[in-house]
Amino acid sequence: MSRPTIKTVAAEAGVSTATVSYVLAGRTRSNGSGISPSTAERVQAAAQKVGYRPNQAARTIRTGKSNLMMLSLTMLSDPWSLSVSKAVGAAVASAGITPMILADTDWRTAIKRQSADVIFIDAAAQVGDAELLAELARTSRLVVFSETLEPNGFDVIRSVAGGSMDAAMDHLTAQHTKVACLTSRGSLQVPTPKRYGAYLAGLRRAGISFREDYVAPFEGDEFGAYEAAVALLSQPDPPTAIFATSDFVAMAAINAAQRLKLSVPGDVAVVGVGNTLQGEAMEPSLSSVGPVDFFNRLAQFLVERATDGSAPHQVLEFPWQLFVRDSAPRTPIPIDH
Amino acid sequence: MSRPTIKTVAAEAGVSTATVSYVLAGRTRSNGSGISPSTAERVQAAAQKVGYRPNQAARTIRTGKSNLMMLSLTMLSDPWSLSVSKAVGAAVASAGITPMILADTDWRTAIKRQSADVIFIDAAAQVGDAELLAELARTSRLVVFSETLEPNGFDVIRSVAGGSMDAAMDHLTAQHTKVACLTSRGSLQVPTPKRYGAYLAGLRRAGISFREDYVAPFEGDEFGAYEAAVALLSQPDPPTAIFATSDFVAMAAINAAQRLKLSVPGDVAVVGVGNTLQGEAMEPSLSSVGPVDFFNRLAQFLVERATDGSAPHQVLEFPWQLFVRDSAPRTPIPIDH
DNA sequence: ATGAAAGCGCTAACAC
DNA sequence: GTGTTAGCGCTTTCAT
Repeated sequence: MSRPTIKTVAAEAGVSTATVSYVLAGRTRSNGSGISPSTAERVQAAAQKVGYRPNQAARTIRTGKSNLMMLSLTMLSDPWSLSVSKAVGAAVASAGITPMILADTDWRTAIKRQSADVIFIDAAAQVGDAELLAELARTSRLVVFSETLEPNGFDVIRSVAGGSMDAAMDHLTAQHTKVACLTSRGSLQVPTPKRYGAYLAGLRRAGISFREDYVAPFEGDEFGAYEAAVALLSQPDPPTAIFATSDFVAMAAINAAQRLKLSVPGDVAVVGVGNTLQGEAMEPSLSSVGPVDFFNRLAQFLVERATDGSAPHQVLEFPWQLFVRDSAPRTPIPIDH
Repeated sequence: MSRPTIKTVAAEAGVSTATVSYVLAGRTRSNGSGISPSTAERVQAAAQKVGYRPNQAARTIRTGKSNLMMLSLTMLSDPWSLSVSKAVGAAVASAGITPMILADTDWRTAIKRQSADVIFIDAAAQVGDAELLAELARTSRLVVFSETLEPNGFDVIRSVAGGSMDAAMDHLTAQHTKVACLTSRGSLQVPTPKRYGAYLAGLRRAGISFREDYVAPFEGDEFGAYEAAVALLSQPDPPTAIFATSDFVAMAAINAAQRLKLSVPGDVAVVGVGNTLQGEAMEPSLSSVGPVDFFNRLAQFLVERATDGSAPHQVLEFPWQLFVRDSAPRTPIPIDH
């Protein structure tokens, strides 16, 4: 037994497919004065009876609207991603939009399989992405989070780190000389690794010489970061401060420290990047650089873009600042005992 | 300028739409001996030139296949959900399927907006879900995680907790008399709260009398759990052991304890439910009850269901056991100092 | 080796 | 007030 269509419903109710379509759209007909209540009722009953559910693909092909928002999140376990998802979930509630997450996938290939009214891409760092995105933007509305890309048929969300990462490094070097950097191996390979660059610059400003063994690149996700942090902190002359290039990386570092019975921030201070809720809520609360009220504003923007007909492609900037919390406090604290 | 279609490509290449379709499908034609290499090349070039990208909705309406797998995950920040996502991501890689996550949404409404070849639903506890699911199963392949539902046109994944939760409680009551339960308020309201039930039964077996103030129901997500745990542990006569009804709840409890400068397991022992990777990797590693190798087997099953033509609706059972780790070890350990 | 054409389920002009 | 009908972009059978 195959799936019922409007045809099935129409036959059951003894009306045309057009009538069914109108009734089910809950819309009063554009010209004329509409469907008679009795007909409407009959159609509803018929739909109910045959168990009709609209075919989204057909509706999409006809209207060009899918009512879908796609969120491409490259590291779902990153609290940053979870914060995006949560904020979007709250924001779409009343807009009739369904948010779907494309997780840990290469959006470049996956996006061809599924379109949406608005697509958010959380990281587009590869060379050549610019053209692909411009291309994609012709068919879907695109919102890209990127520090380097310029809007080109799509919108760009941008962090304006400004001096905040320098402030974070200065904050660490004020009290420490053994400052390490924990970062994903991939991020070291992009042309201008901004966060890693800030680390190097911070050392230079403080007159601290670079140590190869204080750079800990990790592979993959939080597990990889955790392993790398354990290795970093287990070496003979471990660092007393860690600049982690993301909040989830920082959280992994703190977990690693605690595993090694090291006190945070007593034995090792940690600063992250992202200023996520999860970082703020953890114990010790995470010092981090990041934007204020980022997630809600992003979600709001995405909903507008999904709804809006207009498409003024713009740059939305979020200035960053350093949030000093317990994992790397203003003044040194004595080691717990 | 509107999006190019096969028509555009056909015109550009000077062939028919049928030829374009065949070339782009990379398929040799069923009857006859196929497309000539020169034509194929011309079509490819034309497609490239006009920037053609197939319209998935149109393809889906025609073929009935979307190559989409939908994962409805009610609490995305739960490591359980992340583990599902990760395992699925690895499993679909070669199958040409795109997994999309429906996060923290009510699948009952959202599912009507988007169909998929296979839909996984991680929790269907409401009364009346059975009919809705049976109904949905007529159009999409459905896989439901449920302890109570019986397969009815859809597959059921089931945890067989067996005596494992009793074992967990006995494990706690062997060393503790002040055993609390941290659980979501919602789960207390279902007819038979299995995990909470195991808590109560465990107390009874150990001859420990029930204390109202040792039941800490929380609202929402890990933040709610964290707050509830702080309150639970801050009271005048705090518990020395916590039975948390999910791994993420247990992790929140451990964070709360650490915030309050309590040692885990020295001051308070914690057991979770789910046996997630994240729980295993945290510090202290989380004692938990759950299945073995659950996530990979689930992912494998989902891929099979997305690919398979056959639809033998079955129950897949995962026996649980207690995994004793550091957060509630076999033998008591002295408090750190 | 290639093209013509039907039709998937749905919506929206337009006709009655 | 309701029905007819033309497609949306694509795949696939059947002719040529």
